[in-house]
Amino acid sequence: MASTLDEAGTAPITDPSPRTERGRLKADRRAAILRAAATLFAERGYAGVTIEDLGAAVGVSGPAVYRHFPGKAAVLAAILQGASLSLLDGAERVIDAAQDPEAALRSLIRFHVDFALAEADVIIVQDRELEQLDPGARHEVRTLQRRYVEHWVDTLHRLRPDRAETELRVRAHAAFGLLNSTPHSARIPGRRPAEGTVRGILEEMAWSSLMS
Amino acid sequence: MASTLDEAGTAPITDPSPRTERGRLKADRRAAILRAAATLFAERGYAGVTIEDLGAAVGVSGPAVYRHFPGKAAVLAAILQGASLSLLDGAERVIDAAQDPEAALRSLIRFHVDFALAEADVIIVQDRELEQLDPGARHEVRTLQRRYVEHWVDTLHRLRPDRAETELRVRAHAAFGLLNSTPHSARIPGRRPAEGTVRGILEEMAWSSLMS
DNA sequence: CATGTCGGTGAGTGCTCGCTAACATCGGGA
DNA sequence: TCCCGATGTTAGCGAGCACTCACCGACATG
Repeated sequence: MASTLDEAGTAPITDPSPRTERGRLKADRRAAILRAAATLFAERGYAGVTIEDLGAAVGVSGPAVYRHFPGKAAVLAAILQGASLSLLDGAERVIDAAQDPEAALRSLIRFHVDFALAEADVIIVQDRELEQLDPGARHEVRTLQRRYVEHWVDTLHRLRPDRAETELRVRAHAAFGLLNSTPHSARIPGRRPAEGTVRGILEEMAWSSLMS
Repeated sequence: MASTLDEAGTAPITDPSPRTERGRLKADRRAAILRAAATLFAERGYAGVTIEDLGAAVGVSGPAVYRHFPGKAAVLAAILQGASLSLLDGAERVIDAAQDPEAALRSLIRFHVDFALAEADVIIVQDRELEQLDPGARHEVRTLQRRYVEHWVDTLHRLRPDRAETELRVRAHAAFGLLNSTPHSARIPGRRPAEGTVRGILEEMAWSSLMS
Protein backbone atom coordinates (compact mmCIF):
# COMPACT_ATOMS: atom_id res chain seq x y z
CA MET A 1 0.00 0.00 0.00
CA ALA A 2 2.89 2.37 0.66
CA SER A 3 4.99 1.21 -2.28
CA THR A 4 4.49 4.36 -4.31
CA LEU A 5 5.40 6.67 -1.49
CA ASP A 6 8.13 9.22 -1.84
CA GLU A 7 10.71 7.87 0.56
CA ALA A 8 12.35 11.25 1.12
CA GLY A 9 9.06 12.56 2.45
CA THR A 10 9.36 10.87 5.79
CA ALA A 11 12.96 9.75 5.80
CA PRO A 12 14.28 9.44 9.34
CA ILE A 13 17.43 11.12 10.52
CA THR A 14 19.82 8.56 9.10
CA ASP A 15 23.41 8.24 8.11
CA PRO A 16 23.31 9.73 4.62
CA SER A 17 26.29 7.68 3.37
CA PRO A 18 25.72 3.97 3.86
CA ARG A 19 28.75 3.12 1.68
CA THR A 20 28.89 -0.58 2.44
CA GLU A 21 26.36 -3.28 1.62
CA ARG A 22 25.72 -3.92 5.26
CA GLY A 23 25.04 -0.26 5.95
CA ARG A 24 22.47 -0.13 3.20
CA LEU A 25 20.67 -3.14 4.60
CA LYS A 26 20.66 -1.58 8.03
CA ALA A 27 19.21 1.67 6.72
CA ASP A 28 16.53 -0.25 4.83
CA ARG A 29 15.60 -2.26 7.88
CA ARG A 30 15.40 0.84 10.03
CA ALA A 31 13.09 2.48 7.52
CA ALA A 32 10.99 -0.68 7.28
CA ILE A 33 10.59 -0.79 11.04
CA LEU A 34 9.46 2.83 11.10
CA ARG A 35 6.90 2.27 8.35
CA ALA A 36 5.51 -0.85 9.98
CA ALA A 37 5.48 0.80 13.37
CA ALA A 38 3.47 3.76 12.05
CA THR A 39 0.86 1.40 10.64
CA LEU A 40 0.69 -0.73 13.77
CA PHE A 41 0.61 2.24 16.13
CA ALA A 42 -2.19 3.77 14.06
CA GLU A 43 -4.17 0.54 14.18
CA ARG A 44 -3.75 -0.53 17.79
CA GLY A 45 -2.21 2.42 19.59
CA TYR A 46 1.32 2.72 20.93
CA ALA A 47 0.64 0.64 24.03
CA GLY A 48 -1.18 -2.01 22.04
CA VAL A 49 1.89 -2.90 19.98
CA THR A 50 4.71 -5.03 21.36
CA ILE A 51 8.37 -5.00 20.40
CA GLU A 52 7.77 -8.52 19.19
CA ASP A 53 5.08 -7.19 16.81
CA LEU A 54 7.48 -4.58 15.46
CA GLY A 55 10.10 -7.17 14.70
CA ALA A 56 7.65 -9.65 13.23
CA ALA A 57 6.27 -7.00 10.88
CA VAL A 58 9.66 -6.74 9.15
CA GLY A 59 10.59 -10.40 9.33
CA VAL A 60 12.90 -10.41 12.32
CA SER A 61 11.94 -11.44 15.77
CA GLY A 62 11.73 -9.45 18.95
CA PRO A 63 14.99 -8.19 20.36
CA ALA A 64 16.51 -7.56 16.93
CA VAL A 65 14.69 -4.23 17.01
CA TYR A 66 17.10 -3.14 19.74
CA ARG A 67 19.92 -3.28 17.13
CA HIS A 68 18.22 -0.31 15.44
CA PHE A 69 16.51 1.60 18.22
CA PRO A 70 17.41 1.92 21.90
CA GLY A 71 13.82 1.11 22.87
CA LYS A 72 10.18 1.22 21.97
CA ALA A 73 9.85 4.90 22.85
CA ALA A 74 12.65 5.76 20.43
CA VAL A 75 10.69 4.23 17.56
CA LEU A 76 7.73 6.44 18.32
CA ALA A 77 10.00 9.47 18.73
CA ALA A 78 11.61 8.86 15.34
CA ILE A 79 8.20 8.65 13.68
CA LEU A 80 6.91 11.85 15.23
CA GLN A 81 10.12 13.79 14.68
CA GLY A 82 10.24 12.67 11.06
CA ALA A 83 6.62 13.67 10.50
CA SER A 84 6.88 17.12 12.05
CA LEU A 85 10.15 17.76 10.23
CA SER A 86 8.63 16.75 6.90
CA LEU A 87 5.65 19.00 7.46
CA LEU A 88 7.80 21.97 8.46
CA ASP A 89 10.17 21.45 5.55
CA GLY A 90 7.35 21.15 3.08
CA ALA A 91 5.62 24.28 4.38
CA GLU A 92 8.80 26.33 4.05
CA ARG A 93 9.52 25.07 0.55
CA VAL A 94 5.97 25.73 -0.55
CA ILE A 95 5.83 29.23 0.88
CA ASP A 96 9.16 30.18 -0.67
CA ALA A 97 7.94 29.05 -4.06
CA ALA A 98 4.67 30.98 -3.90
CA GLN A 99 4.28 34.31 -5.67
CA ASP A 100 1.81 35.89 -3.28
CA PRO A 101 0.02 35.10 0.00
CA GLU A 102 -3.04 33.70 -1.73
CA ALA A 103 -0.96 31.26 -3.74
CA ALA A 104 0.97 30.43 -0.59
CA LEU A 105 -2.18 29.48 1.30
CA ARG A 106 -3.49 27.42 -1.59
CA SER A 107 -0.17 25.59 -1.78
CA LEU A 108 -0.11 25.03 1.98
CA ILE A 109 -3.56 23.50 1.83
CA ARG A 110 -2.67 21.30 -1.11
CA PHE A 111 0.56 20.19 0.53
CA HIS A 112 -1.19 19.31 3.77
CA VAL A 113 -3.90 17.35 2.01
CA ASP A 114 -1.26 15.44 0.06
CA PHE A 115 0.60 14.63 3.23
CA ALA A 116 -2.53 13.56 5.11
CA LEU A 117 -3.64 11.28 2.30
CA ALA A 118 -0.19 9.79 1.65
CA GLU A 119 0.84 9.41 5.29
CA ALA A 120 -2.46 8.65 6.95
CA ASP A 121 -0.87 6.36 9.54
CA VAL A 122 1.65 8.97 10.56
CA ILE A 123 -1.03 11.64 10.83
CA ILE A 124 -3.04 9.47 13.18
CA VAL A 125 -0.09 8.61 15.36
CA GLN A 126 1.00 12.24 15.31
CA ASP A 127 -2.01 13.65 17.11
CA ARG A 128 -2.82 10.56 19.15
CA GLU A 129 0.42 9.50 20.82
CA LEU A 130 2.27 12.75 21.40
CA GLU A 131 1.99 12.50 25.17
CA GLN A 132 3.59 9.07 25.21
CA LEU A 133 6.90 10.72 24.37
CA ASP A 134 9.53 11.48 26.97
CA PRO A 135 9.62 15.21 27.82
CA GLY A 136 12.67 15.95 25.71
CA ALA A 137 11.36 14.48 22.49
CA ARG A 138 7.89 15.82 23.15
CA HIS A 139 9.23 19.33 23.49
CA GLU A 140 11.17 19.00 20.26
CA VAL A 141 8.16 17.73 18.32
CA ARG A 142 5.95 20.43 19.80
CA THR A 143 8.44 23.10 18.78
CA LEU A 144 8.49 21.82 15.21
CA GLN A 145 4.70 21.68 15.17
CA ARG A 146 4.47 25.21 16.55
CA ARG A 147 6.76 26.50 13.80
CA TYR A 148 4.54 24.76 11.24
CA VAL A 149 1.46 26.41 12.68
CA GLU A 150 3.16 29.79 12.69
CA HIS A 151 3.84 29.52 8.96
CA TRP A 152 0.12 29.09 8.44
CA VAL A 153 -0.68 31.93 10.82
CA ASP A 154 1.80 34.25 9.06
CA THR A 155 0.35 33.42 5.68
CA LEU A 156 -3.18 33.99 6.94
CA HIS A 157 -2.11 37.24 8.54
CA ARG A 158 -0.80 38.48 5.21
CA LEU A 159 -4.17 37.75 3.65
CA ARG A 160 -6.26 39.12 6.52
CA PRO A 161 -4.19 41.65 8.49
CA ASP A 162 -7.37 42.82 10.21
CA ARG A 163 -7.70 39.60 12.19
CA ALA A 164 -5.99 38.92 15.50
CA GLU A 165 -3.28 36.28 15.49
CA THR A 166 -5.04 34.33 18.23
CA GLU A 167 -8.09 34.02 16.00
CA LEU A 168 -5.94 32.95 13.05
CA ARG A 169 -4.29 30.33 15.24
CA VAL A 170 -7.67 28.88 16.17
CA ARG A 171 -8.58 28.88 12.48
CA ALA A 172 -5.34 27.14 11.53
CA HIS A 173 -5.89 24.41 14.14
CA ALA A 174 -9.47 23.96 12.99
CA ALA A 175 -8.27 23.63 9.41
CA PHE A 176 -5.81 20.94 10.47
CA GLY A 177 -8.64 19.07 12.13
CA LEU A 178 -10.66 19.35 8.95
CA LEU A 179 -7.81 18.23 6.70
CA ASN A 180 -6.79 15.40 9.03
CA SER A 181 -10.33 14.04 9.13
CA THR A 182 -9.80 11.64 6.23
CA PRO A 183 -7.17 9.46 7.88
CA HIS A 184 -9.55 9.03 10.79
CA SER A 185 -12.78 8.45 8.91
CA ALA A 186 -10.97 6.26 6.38
CA ARG A 187 -10.67 3.67 9.14
CA ILE A 188 -14.45 3.38 9.26
CA PRO A 189 -15.50 0.74 6.74
CA GLY A 190 -17.86 1.79 4.01
CA ARG A 191 -17.82 2.97 0.44
CA ARG A 192 -15.69 6.05 -0.03
CA PRO A 193 -15.42 8.33 -3.04
CA ALA A 194 -12.25 8.38 -5.12
CA GLU A 195 -9.20 9.96 -3.55
CA GLY A 196 -9.12 12.73 -6.14
CA THR A 197 -12.66 13.73 -5.24
CA VAL A 198 -11.88 13.79 -1.54
CA ARG A 199 -8.85 15.94 -2.21
CA GLY A 200 -10.90 18.53 -4.06
CA ILE A 201 -13.60 18.64 -1.42
CA LEU A 202 -11.15 19.05 1.42
CA GLU A 203 -9.22 21.80 -0.34
CA GLU A 204 -12.39 23.71 -1.05
CA MET A 205 -13.66 23.33 2.50
CA ALA A 206 -10.37 24.36 4.04
CA TRP A 207 -10.06 27.43 1.87
CA SER A 208 -13.57 28.69 2.47
CA SER A 209 -13.48 28.01 6.19
CA LEU A 210 -10.18 29.83 6.62
CA MET A 211 -11.26 32.82 4.53
CA SER A 212 -14.84 33.09 5.77
CA MET B 1 -13.18 21.27 37.19
CA ALA B 2 -16.28 19.46 35.95
CA SER B 3 -18.46 20.51 38.83
CA THR B 4 -20.57 22.89 36.77
CA LEU B 5 -21.27 20.38 34.03
CA ASP B 6 -24.75 19.40 33.08
CA GLU B 7 -24.95 15.87 34.37
CA ALA B 8 -27.71 14.85 32.00
CA GLY B 9 -25.45 15.59 29.08
CA THR B 10 -23.40 12.42 29.41
CA ALA B 11 -25.39 10.47 31.95
CA PRO B 12 -24.70 6.76 31.61
CA ILE B 13 -27.43 4.17 31.30
CA THR B 14 -28.34 4.08 34.96
CA ASP B 15 -31.19 3.10 37.18
CA PRO B 16 -33.34 6.22 37.01
CA SER B 17 -34.88 5.68 40.44
CA PRO B 18 -32.28 5.35 43.15
CA ARG B 19 -34.85 5.71 45.91
CA THR B 20 -32.62 4.75 48.80
CA GLU B 21 -29.63 6.60 50.19
CA ARG B 22 -27.30 3.81 49.25
CA GLY B 23 -28.55 3.69 45.69
CA ARG B 24 -27.94 7.39 45.31
CA LEU B 25 -24.38 7.04 46.54
CA LYS B 26 -23.80 4.19 44.15
CA ALA B 27 -25.09 6.19 41.20
CA ASP B 28 -22.94 9.14 42.22
CA ARG B 29 -19.87 6.98 42.47
CA ARG B 30 -20.51 5.39 39.16
CA ALA B 31 -20.88 8.79 37.52
CA ALA B 32 -17.75 10.03 39.29
CA ILE B 33 -15.76 7.09 38.00
CA LEU B 34 -16.96 7.74 34.46
CA ARG B 35 -16.03 11.42 34.65
CA ALA B 36 -12.61 10.73 36.10
CA ALA B 37 -12.01 7.95 33.62
CA ALA B 38 -12.82 10.23 30.69
CA THR B 39 -10.30 12.77 31.92
CA LEU B 40 -7.61 10.20 32.61
CA PHE B 41 -8.17 8.34 29.34
CA ALA B 42 -7.96 11.64 27.46
CA GLU B 43 -4.71 12.55 29.21
CA ARG B 44 -2.82 9.27 29.14
CA GLY B 45 -4.73 7.00 26.82
CA TYR B 46 -6.80 3.96 27.74
CA ALA B 47 -3.80 1.67 28.13
CA GLY B 48 -1.93 4.28 30.17
CA VAL B 49 -4.51 4.29 32.96
CA THR B 50 -4.73 1.52 35.54
CA ILE B 51 -7.74 0.35 37.49
CA GLU B 52 -5.90 1.61 40.53
CA ASP B 53 -5.77 5.10 38.97
CA LEU B 54 -9.51 4.99 38.31
CA GLY B 55 -10.27 4.14 41.91
CA ALA B 56 -7.80 6.65 43.33
CA ALA B 57 -9.35 9.43 41.23
CA VAL B 58 -12.64 9.04 43.11
CA GLY B 59 -11.18 8.30 46.54
CA VAL B 60 -11.48 4.53 46.62
CA SER B 61 -8.72 2.15 45.91
CA GLY B 62 -8.29 -0.33 43.11
CA PRO B 63 -10.64 -3.27 43.09
CA ALA B 64 -13.57 -1.24 44.41
CA VAL B 65 -14.13 -0.20 40.81
CA TYR B 66 -15.25 -3.78 40.14
CA ARG B 67 -18.29 -3.13 42.35
CA HIS B 68 -19.48 -0.69 39.68
CA PHE B 69 -18.11 -2.06 36.41
CA PRO B 70 -17.30 -5.63 35.41
CA GLY B 71 -13.91 -4.54 34.12
CA LYS B 72 -11.76 -1.81 32.67
CA ALA B 73 -13.17 -2.28 29.18
CA ALA B 74 -16.70 -1.75 30.49
CA VAL B 75 -15.73 1.69 31.78
CA LEU B 76 -14.53 2.71 28.36
CA ALA B 77 -17.61 1.21 26.75
CA ALA B 78 -19.92 3.15 29.07
CA ILE B 79 -18.14 6.40 28.23
CA LEU B 80 -18.32 5.87 24.49
CA GLN B 81 -21.91 4.60 24.51
CA GLY B 82 -22.96 7.56 26.65
CA ALA B 83 -21.26 10.01 24.36
CA SER B 84 -22.65 8.66 21.12
CA LEU B 85 -26.10 8.39 22.66
CA SER B 86 -25.97 11.98 23.88
CA LEU B 87 -24.88 13.20 20.48
CA LEU B 88 -27.57 11.26 18.67
CA ASP B 89 -30.27 12.36 21.11
CA GLY B 90 -29.20 15.97 20.86
CA ALA B 91 -29.15 15.91 17.08
CA GLU B 92 -32.66 14.48 16.90
CA ARG B 93 -34.05 16.97 19.40
CA VAL B 94 -32.40 19.85 17.61
CA ILE B 95 -33.61 18.82 14.15
CA ASP B 96 -37.16 18.31 15.37
CA ALA B 97 -37.18 21.79 16.85
CA ALA B 98 -35.89 23.50 13.72
CA GLN B 99 -38.26 25.29 11.34
CA ASP B 100 -36.31 24.69 8.14
CA PRO B 101 -33.16 22.91 6.94
CA GLU B 102 -31.01 26.01 7.29
CA ALA B 103 -32.02 26.48 10.91
CA ALA B 104 -31.50 22.75 11.47
CA LEU B 105 -27.92 22.89 10.21
CA ARG B 106 -27.14 25.96 12.27
CA SER B 107 -28.56 24.26 15.35
CA LEU B 108 -26.61 21.08 14.64
CA ILE B 109 -23.40 23.07 14.41
CA ARG B 110 -24.13 24.98 17.59
CA PHE B 111 -25.06 21.82 19.43
CA HIS B 112 -21.91 20.03 18.33
CA VAL B 113 -19.71 22.96 19.31
CA ASP B 114 -21.36 23.09 22.72
CA PHE B 115 -20.79 19.41 23.23
CA ALA B 116 -17.17 19.54 22.10
CA LEU B 117 -16.41 22.44 24.40
CA ALA B 118 -18.28 21.04 27.40
CA GLU B 119 -17.15 17.43 27.02
CA ALA B 120 -13.67 17.85 25.61
CA ASP B 121 -12.35 14.77 27.39
CA VAL B 122 -15.11 12.59 26.04
CA ILE B 123 -14.59 13.89 22.51
CA ILE B 124 -10.91 13.01 22.66
CA VAL B 125 -11.55 9.52 24.00
CA GLN B 126 -14.35 9.04 21.49
CA ASP B 127 -12.21 9.25 18.39
CA ARG B 128 -9.03 7.90 19.92
CA GLU B 129 -9.95 4.69 21.71
CA LEU B 130 -12.81 3.27 19.67
CA GLU B 131 -10.78 0.28 18.53
CA GLN B 132 -9.98 -0.71 22.11
CA LEU B 133 -13.60 -1.80 22.52
CA ASP B 134 -14.70 -5.38 22.23
CA PRO B 135 -16.46 -6.08 18.90
CA GLY B 136 -19.95 -5.94 20.35
CA ALA B 137 -19.66 -2.58 22.01
CA ARG B 138 -17.67 -1.20 19.11
CA HIS B 139 -20.39 -2.13 16.70
CA GLU B 140 -23.03 -0.52 18.87
CA VAL B 141 -21.07 2.72 19.18
CA ARG B 142 -20.34 2.76 15.49
CA THR B 143 -24.02 2.30 14.70
CA LEU B 144 -24.96 5.23 16.93
CA GLN B 145 -22.24 7.35 15.35
CA ARG B 146 -23.39 6.41 11.87
CA ARG B 147 -26.94 7.48 12.70
CA TYR B 148 -25.60 10.78 13.99
CA VAL B 149 -23.69 11.32 10.75
CA GLU B 150 -26.74 10.46 8.70
CA HIS B 151 -28.74 13.18 10.44
CA TRP B 152 -26.11 15.64 9.28
CA VAL B 153 -26.07 14.18 5.78
CA ASP B 154 -29.86 14.33 5.55
CA THR B 155 -29.91 17.94 6.67
CA LEU B 156 -27.17 18.83 4.20
CA HIS B 157 -29.00 17.00 1.47
CA ARG B 158 -32.09 19.08 2.08
CA LEU B 159 -30.02 22.23 1.68
CA ARG B 160 -28.03 21.03 -1.32
CA PRO B 161 -29.99 18.31 -3.14
CA ASP B 162 -27.62 18.66 -6.09
CA ARG B 163 -24.75 17.09 -4.20
CA ALA B 164 -24.08 13.36 -3.92
CA GLU B 165 -24.53 11.82 -0.50
CA THR B 166 -20.99 10.45 -0.53
CA GLU B 167 -19.68 13.98 -0.93
CA LEU B 168 -21.91 15.23 1.85
CA ARG B 169 -20.65 12.44 4.07
CA VAL B 170 -17.07 13.48 3.47
CA ARG B 171 -18.08 17.05 4.26
CA ALA B 172 -19.80 16.03 7.46
CA HIS B 173 -16.76 14.10 8.66
CA ALA B 174 -14.50 17.01 7.79
CA ALA B 175 -16.76 19.34 9.74
CA PHE B 176 -16.52 17.03 12.76
CA GLY B 177 -12.75 17.16 12.51
CA LEU B 178 -12.94 20.92 12.39
CA LEU B 179 -15.33 21.22 15.32
CA ASN B 180 -13.44 18.65 17.39
CA SER B 181 -10.16 20.48 16.91
CA THR B 182 -10.51 22.54 20.08
CA PRO B 183 -10.38 19.67 22.54
CA HIS B 184 -7.16 18.55 20.90
CA SER B 185 -5.45 21.89 20.55
CA ALA B 186 -6.65 22.95 23.99
CA ARG B 187 -4.17 20.44 25.39
CA ILE B 188 -1.31 22.43 23.91
CA PRO B 189 -0.26 25.04 26.47
CA GLY B 190 -0.41 28.64 25.40
CA ARG B 191 -2.69 31.63 25.60
CA ARG B 192 -6.08 30.92 24.10
CA PRO B 193 -8.91 33.30 23.29
CA ALA B 194 -12.10 33.31 25.32
CA GLU B 195 -14.40 30.36 24.88
CA GLY B 196 -17.14 32.52 23.43
CA THR B 197 -14.79 33.75 20.73
CA VAL B 198 -13.73 30.24 19.84
CA ARG B 199 -17.33 29.16 19.62
CA GLY B 200 -18.16 31.90 17.13
CA ILE B 201 -15.12 31.20 14.98
CA LEU B 202 -15.81 27.48 14.83
CA GLU B 203 -19.47 27.94 13.96
CA GLU B 204 -18.62 30.35 11.19
CA MET B 205 -15.92 28.07 9.79
CA ALA B 206 -18.11 24.99 9.93
CA TRP B 207 -20.99 26.70 8.19
CA SER B 208 -18.95 28.16 5.36
CA SER B 209 -16.97 24.98 4.79
CA LEU B 210 -20.11 22.87 4.61
CA MET B 211 -21.93 25.28 2.31
CA SER B 212 -19.00 26.22 0.08
C1' DC C 1 43.31 -15.54 6.01
C1' DA C 2 42.63 -14.05 10.66
C1' DT C 3 39.84 -11.08 13.44
C1' DG C 4 36.80 -7.75 15.29
C1' DT C 5 32.29 -5.87 14.58
C1' DC C 6 27.59 -6.24 13.64
C1' DG C 7 22.91 -7.94 13.13
C1' DG C 8 20.51 -11.73 14.46
C1' DT C 9 18.56 -15.51 17.87
C1' DG C 10 16.41 -17.95 22.02
C1' DA C 11 16.15 -18.00 26.89
C1' DG C 12 15.35 -15.56 30.79
C1' DT C 13 14.25 -11.62 34.25
C1' DG C 14 11.77 -8.43 36.65
C1' DC C 15 7.97 -5.43 36.72
C1' DT C 16 3.37 -3.86 35.82
C1' DC C 17 -1.35 -4.58 35.81
C1' DG C 18 -6.05 -6.66 35.33
C1' DC C 19 -8.54 -9.34 38.02
C1' DT C 20 -9.89 -12.61 42.04
C1' DA C 21 -10.25 -14.15 46.85
C1' DA C 22 -11.06 -13.60 51.58
C1' DC C 23 -12.43 -10.74 54.91
C1' DA C 24 -14.40 -6.22 57.34
C1' DT C 25 -18.11 -2.83 57.71
C1' DC C 26 -22.41 -0.93 57.42
C1' DG C 27 -26.99 0.58 55.66
C1' DG C 28 -31.74 -0.75 55.54
C1' DG C 29 -35.82 -3.86 55.17
C1' DA C 30 -38.11 -7.76 57.99
C1' DT D 1 -33.07 -5.60 66.63
C1' DC D 2 -31.22 -8.76 63.49
C1' DC D 3 -29.27 -10.22 59.53
C1' DC D 4 -28.45 -10.12 54.50
C1' DG D 5 -26.55 -8.01 50.74
C1' DA D 6 -23.87 -4.36 49.05
C1' DT D 7 -19.52 -1.73 49.17
C1' DG D 8 -15.19 -1.43 50.55
C1' DT D 9 -10.34 -3.26 52.02
C1' DT D 10 -5.65 -5.83 51.52
C1' DA D 11 -3.12 -9.71 49.67
C1' DG D 12 -1.97 -12.25 45.91
C1' DC D 13 -2.10 -14.68 41.35
C1' DG D 14 -1.06 -15.06 36.53
C1' DA D 15 -0.21 -13.14 32.18
C1' DG D 16 2.03 -10.05 29.20
C1' DC D 17 5.74 -7.35 27.96
C1' DA D 18 10.04 -4.29 27.71
C1' DC D 19 14.38 -5.23 28.00
C1' DT D 20 19.04 -8.04 28.93
C1' DC D 21 22.24 -11.77 28.22
C1' DA D 22 25.02 -15.19 26.09
C1' DC D 23 25.88 -16.86 21.97
C1' DC D 24 26.27 -17.44 16.68
C1' DG D 25 27.23 -16.76 11.78
C1' DA D 26 28.53 -13.54 8.27
C1' DC D 27 30.60 -9.55 6.37
C1' DA D 28 34.44 -6.38 5.88
C1' DT D 29 39.09 -4.76 6.99
C1' DG D 30 44.19 -5.38 8.40
